[in-house]
Amino acid sequence: MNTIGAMTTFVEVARAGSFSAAARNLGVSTTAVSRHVAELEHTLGVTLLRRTTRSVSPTEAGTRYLPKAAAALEEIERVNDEIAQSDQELRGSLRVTAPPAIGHDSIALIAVDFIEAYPEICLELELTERIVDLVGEGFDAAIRSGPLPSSSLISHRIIDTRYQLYASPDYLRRRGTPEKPQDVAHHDCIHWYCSPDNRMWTFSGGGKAVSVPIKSRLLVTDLGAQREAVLRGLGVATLPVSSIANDVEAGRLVAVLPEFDIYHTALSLVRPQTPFVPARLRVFIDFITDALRRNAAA
Amino acid sequence: MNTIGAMTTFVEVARAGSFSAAARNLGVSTTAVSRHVAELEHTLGVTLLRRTTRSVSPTEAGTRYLPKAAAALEEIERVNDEIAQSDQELRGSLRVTAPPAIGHDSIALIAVDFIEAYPEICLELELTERIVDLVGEGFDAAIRSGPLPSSSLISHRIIDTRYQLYASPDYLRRRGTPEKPQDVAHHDCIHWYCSPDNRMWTFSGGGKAVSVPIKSRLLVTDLGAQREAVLRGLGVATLPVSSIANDVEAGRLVAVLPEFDIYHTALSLVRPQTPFVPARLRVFIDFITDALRRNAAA
DNA sequence: TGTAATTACGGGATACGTAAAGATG
DNA sequence: CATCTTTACGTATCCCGTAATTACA
Repeated sequence: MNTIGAMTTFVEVARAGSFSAAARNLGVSTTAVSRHVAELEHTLGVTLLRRTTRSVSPTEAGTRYLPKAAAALEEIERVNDEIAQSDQELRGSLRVTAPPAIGHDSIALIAVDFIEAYPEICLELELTERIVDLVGEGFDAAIRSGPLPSSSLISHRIIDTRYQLYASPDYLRRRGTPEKPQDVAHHDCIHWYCSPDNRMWTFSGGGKAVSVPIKSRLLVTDLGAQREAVLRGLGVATLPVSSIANDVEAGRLVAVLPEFDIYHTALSLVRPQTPFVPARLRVFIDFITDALRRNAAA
Repeated sequence: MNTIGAMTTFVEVARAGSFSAAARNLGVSTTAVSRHVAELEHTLGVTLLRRTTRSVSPTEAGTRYLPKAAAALEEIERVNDEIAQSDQELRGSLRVTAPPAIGHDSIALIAVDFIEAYPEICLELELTERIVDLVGEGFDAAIRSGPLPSSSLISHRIIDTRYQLYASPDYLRRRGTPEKPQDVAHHDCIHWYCSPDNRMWTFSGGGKAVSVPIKSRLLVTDLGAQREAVLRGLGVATLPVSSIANDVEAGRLVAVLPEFDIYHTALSLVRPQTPFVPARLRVFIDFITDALRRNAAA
């Protein structure tokens, strides 16, 4: 039985004092009204309304039932309305995971700007290299770099990140400038363990891809530290093109074999596929996309 | 949409942490579970559950919705259960109407016994000669004497009441004893305005009915007063056979033309036709029937 | 006779389950 | 490959409204 429909009908009949008036108010036939009330009475095993063709009066049970039924119906409606509109407001919590290092940008700093901009939103940011199960662990979004690990996730591409080789002018003066990919095998390489192949650099560009084994003196997961090492002339390293433009312009860093990329990844925000996206998640995606793109352009 | 079904399904899925587990618990197919949740999300415009084939986790909205939805559903169930069982208990109120005079029995006295016997029942007893609209004015029952005024009411016959003519021995000594119906035209008649024809007595019995015009010196609506008048020798009157047996036995009253009845009515309890009869009304009907029959037999 | 509640009945919407597909570990 | 969610699809059920029925003033 349609409990809510039957209860709603009863409440309207009791208030209107008539089956046909209730039918008019509810926009249904008197047939439906009569049946709804009869069904409700039958399932409850209680007569709620005394009725003849001329008048309707609530029984004692009906009198007691009316306010409680009306309250319960309103409660249902209130709860549903509350949830229905809640996701339209810029309130509530977001659970996001990101790797600690994304180029030299700090997600945490962007997060600070975000919660400042949206004071009603609570952001829970888990920084980890672990590829978490977004759905299983209840995350709203993740920042991912590189190939997407799982399908069934929606992906928002933020920026493409090209990595090229860089060294300091001082280093190149001392050790010479590589002229072809194979030359780097004799250089001091500063290595980021996240590169696709841990002991190889793959040069792509000019139509052919060339893999070269490397000799690594420093392996560091932090791009900032890596840049610092290169600036001090400790070796050559792969750095994201977009984030060291200042250093190149100032002559602190020099591109090595600039016609080749070492690798090329897209930075994306991924989220579980859900029928509806709450407003707070939409603004978060926009905010972080904008922030990262502006950082990359700067 | 079946809101209650969908909400129930959601609550079960959120608690079980799985669509298929919820389907097993609810005894429906996973298809139904999936659709219920999808429909609920669609009508709310909010994603409640993140899901892949391997895991399900509530969204922030789902987390907030779960306890409220569960509470609202319980509220509905509680309200309905409460009403469903309430009419099985000997509690609540009864609204009854009766004429002030029913033979010489006092409904009010029986009512006192009744509320003493059932301390949780509240009895509202309206004593009036007016034939009230039971349904329109919200009565649970009425005591009615004579032909039933309305169909669509359920009637419980309590006792048959035969009315015969009575006079005191003293009166008959003074005025003579009528030997045939027509003789009463010359007697002092004590008249009850409720008799079918206000200026006639209709003698029935012995196959033929004879109507005799009467001369009335006293018209009184109270049977007790009427009896008193007869006892004092003021005239002849119609009295219910069953209720003056003591007077006849003691020689205070004598039946006049005892082979005739003046009229003959059934005393009934009538009630509106309702699908279900609450326990308190059933016991009231039994109680008053029993009391009136015992009075009549005494 | 006119208005109101109920019952009968036929058509249309709805909801279910089986089966197939897609996804995940 | 086994398990889980979703979609497709055919069917059974439910539910509504029109119309006929009954009741009441």
